[in-house]
Amino acid sequence: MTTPLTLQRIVRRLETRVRLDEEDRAAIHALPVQQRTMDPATYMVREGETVENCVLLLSGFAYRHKVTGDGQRQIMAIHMPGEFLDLQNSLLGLADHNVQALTRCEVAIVPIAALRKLSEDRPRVGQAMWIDTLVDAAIFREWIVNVGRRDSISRLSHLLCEIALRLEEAGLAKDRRYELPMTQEQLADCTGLTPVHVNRVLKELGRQGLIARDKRSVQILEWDRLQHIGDFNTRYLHFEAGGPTNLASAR
Amino acid sequence: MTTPLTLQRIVRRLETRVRLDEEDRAAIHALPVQQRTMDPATYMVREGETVENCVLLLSGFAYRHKVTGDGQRQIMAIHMPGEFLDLQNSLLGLADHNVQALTRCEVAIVPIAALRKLSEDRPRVGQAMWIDTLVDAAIFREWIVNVGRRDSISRLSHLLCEIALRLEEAGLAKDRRYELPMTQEQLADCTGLTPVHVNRVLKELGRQGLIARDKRSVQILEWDRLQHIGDFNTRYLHFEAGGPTNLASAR
DNA sequence: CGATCCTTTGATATGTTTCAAGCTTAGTGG
DNA sequence: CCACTAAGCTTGAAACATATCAAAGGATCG
Repeated sequence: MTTPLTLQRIVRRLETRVRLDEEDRAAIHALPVQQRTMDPATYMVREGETVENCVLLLSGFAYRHKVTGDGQRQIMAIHMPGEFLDLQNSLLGLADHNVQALTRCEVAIVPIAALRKLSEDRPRVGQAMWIDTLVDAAIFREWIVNVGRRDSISRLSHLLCEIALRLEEAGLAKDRRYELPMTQEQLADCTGLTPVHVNRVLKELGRQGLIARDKRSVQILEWDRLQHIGDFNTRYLHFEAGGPTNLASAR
Repeated sequence: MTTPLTLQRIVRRLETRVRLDEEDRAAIHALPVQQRTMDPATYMVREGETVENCVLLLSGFAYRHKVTGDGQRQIMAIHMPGEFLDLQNSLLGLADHNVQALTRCEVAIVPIAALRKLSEDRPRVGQAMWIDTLVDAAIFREWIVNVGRRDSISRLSHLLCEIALRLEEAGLAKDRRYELPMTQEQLADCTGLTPVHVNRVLKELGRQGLIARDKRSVQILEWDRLQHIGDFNTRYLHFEAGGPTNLASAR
C-alpha cells in the first residue's frame, strides 16, 4: 500500500518551504498512500461533495473550476506534477468547486483524516502544508487581477508566462519552451474570454513574434516583451530564493 | 500590553472552526498583543515589504488590492471586524499585495514570530488559523468566477449578497440591510468594472426594485431574486452549520 | 477513413468603457 | 453659519473590445 517513491515526493514538496527533521519525515513515510492512474476529465473532487481524500499529483495536469448558473465555466487554477490538489477543500467539509484531470494523471491518494492527524502530531509538517495552500491562494489573487483588470492580450500573455515559470520551477520545462496541456477553450475558461477570441489573441502574439506555436507546443521567443505585455511579475509565485536559475531576467 | 478583551476575540474567531482545549486558549492568551487605531486609507501591508506583524480587525473594514502596471486597481477581498488580515502574507516572506484600511479601524497587532511559534506549540490552534486562510482562499476563488464569467448586473448583485451575509454572520447587520463601507469606485475595483458603469448598474437594481439605497445604506428588498440574478450560493463562504439563522432561504 | 474534437476565419452584435460635464454631499475655514 | 472646496455621484453620447453566430478547415483516434 505504501509506495516509498511517492512518499519521497511528498517529503520533497513539503521541504521546499519548511525545514523538517527526521521525525517529521518518518511521520510522512508512515502515511497510508494509494497510487492510481486517472483518465483525462476524471473528477477528483466534485462541488458539493464531502472530501475524504487528498490527492498529490505525481504526473499529468489537473485544474480547478466552477460552473455558473447559466452554464459557463471558469477555471481557477491549473496544477502540475508535484502539487497537492485537495488541501484546499480538505479541512472545509463540503467542496466548493470541482477538480478535474486535464490529462492522464498518476496520483497519490491520502485519506484526509491521516493528514489532519499528521498536522497535529507534527506541527512543522502541518505548517508546510499550510504554506502550500497559501501559495495557491496567492495565485488565486493574481488571477483575480488578471481576469478583472487586464485586456485579452495581457491576460493570455500573463498566463503563458506563469505556466512557463511554474513548469521550469518544477523542472518540467526549460528554455521557455513547453507543451501546453490545454485546448484553446480551456485557455478561454482560465482567462474569462471566449475560445474564438483566445484564438485570435494567440495568433496576434505569434504575429508579433512573441511566441511560436506548433500544435500544443509553445515557445516564448521574447520573454522580456511577453512579460511586459502580460504585466507579469514573479513575486506572487513565491519561489524560494534561487528558483529557476536560467531565468534571472524574470525576477 | 496584553489586552484580554482582544485576545478573547482571537479565541472566539479561531474556535468557530476547530475545538480548542484549555491549554490552547491559555497559549493564545499568552500572545503579545498591541492595540491600535488606524485612519482610513492607512496601509497595513504594502506589496514587496516583509511582513512582521499580523493584524486582527477589531472594528472597521479593510481591503486587499493590487495595482497593475498601467495603474488600474483590483480589489481582491474586503475584510470585516473579527477577521485576520495577515495570515495570508505572514508565512510567505514578501507580501505580494497591499492591505489597506477602508474605514477607521481598530486592530490588534501580533508579531508573526509569536504566531508561528504558537502554531508549532499548539497544533490545533495552527490548524484553526490554517482553516481561516482556507476560507479566504475559497472567497478568492469565487471572485475569480465573479469577475471572469458574470455580467455586470450579476457581478454587483453577487457582491451585495456576499457582503450582506458575511455581515450578518458576524452579527453586524440584519434584515438584509447594511451600511456599505465602499464608494462606487471601490465597488468597481472589486468587480473589475468602471465606476460609471457601477453607478448605472446600481440604478438599474434600484429600478427593478431589488435594492433600495440611501447614501451608503443598502437594503436588499428582494433577497431571492437578487440572489438568483447574482448566481449566488453560500457554499463557498463555509459558514458553520447554523449560520445566520434568519436567512434560511439563503442556503 | 469516418467521426469527433479542435482550430481558424469573417461578419455582425453588444456590453462596457471612455470622455465630458453637471450635480450633490460632506467637510473646512473664515 | 455661510462659502468654498473636494470628493463622490449621476447622466448622455460616442468609441471600442470582446462576444456571438456561422461555417470551413485540420488534426487525431479508433
